[in-house]
Amino acid sequence: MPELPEVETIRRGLSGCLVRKKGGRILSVEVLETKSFIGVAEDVVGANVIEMRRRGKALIFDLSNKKSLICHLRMTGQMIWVGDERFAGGHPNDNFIDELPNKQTRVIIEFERGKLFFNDQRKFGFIKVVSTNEVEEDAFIRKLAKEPWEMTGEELYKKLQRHRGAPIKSTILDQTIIAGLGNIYADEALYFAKINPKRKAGLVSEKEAKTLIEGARVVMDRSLEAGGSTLRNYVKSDGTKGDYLELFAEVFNRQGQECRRCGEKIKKMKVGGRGTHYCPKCQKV
DNA sequence: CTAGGATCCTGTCAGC
DNA sequence: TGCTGACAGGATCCTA
Repeated sequence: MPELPEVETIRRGLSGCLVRKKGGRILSVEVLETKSFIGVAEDVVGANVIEMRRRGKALIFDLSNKKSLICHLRMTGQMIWVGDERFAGGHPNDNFIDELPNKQTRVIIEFERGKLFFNDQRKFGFIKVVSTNEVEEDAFIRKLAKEPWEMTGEELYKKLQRHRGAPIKSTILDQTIIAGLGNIYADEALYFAKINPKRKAGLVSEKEAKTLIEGARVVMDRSLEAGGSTLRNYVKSDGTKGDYLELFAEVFNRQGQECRRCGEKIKKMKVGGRGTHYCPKCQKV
């Protein structure tokens, strides 16, 4: 369930495999699940990937024929490159090490020097063909807010006032308020800022908003350093599966364990329909 | 306009 | 061993 660090890790990894003719031209696009591919597949055949970009959690392939592919992995999407080298990123499950294609493969893009598999268990994700000069006009891309590295505490504070009745957790998951956070980093950023996820957004001070943004930067930087949820982390050197969350999570999936700040037991509750992890003692309502 | 809940889909896990 | 319901790292659509 890829969030910004995972998507950025995929961008970096696939750039190394595909850009500057490394993967060569696209020879064919095989769509195994129609709802996973929007647009005309033939429009990209024959083109090279000249650049890979990311906006929020969206991954963008710019092609040599003025077309682009906008991809969103949503909950369970994965990108797996199989060429001279293998690179995988996205939702961590056995697909990373499986034979491909498999039951969850939705799209196969065949290049001269390898194949890119788009796997997606729940079929929420998609790949979409658009003209490169229309990427910014895409409905999802256009609505995206700034990422934590570009946003100030004052900006976030003002937005929170507009949504003052909603729980703070719900607002920071809203990509039109701040881009890139998903369920893990929302919980981690709130823990960093010592704010209870259920607190009304209108009761978050400007100073706290600033700390919250700082927290988002810190936890996502830390995850990026660990390589997001990539094959490298998922499969340890001895071949067993690893949990990359262990590398940085303070609250996510740590319910029942001790808070590393105060020793209190981390709890799990529901906020806005999402599982939410927090320390009841050091995160104030 | 906002807030909150249902919804898209497949798979896994806990509990009976 | 089934069966059932809850839940899952996302975003949109609908309703009040």
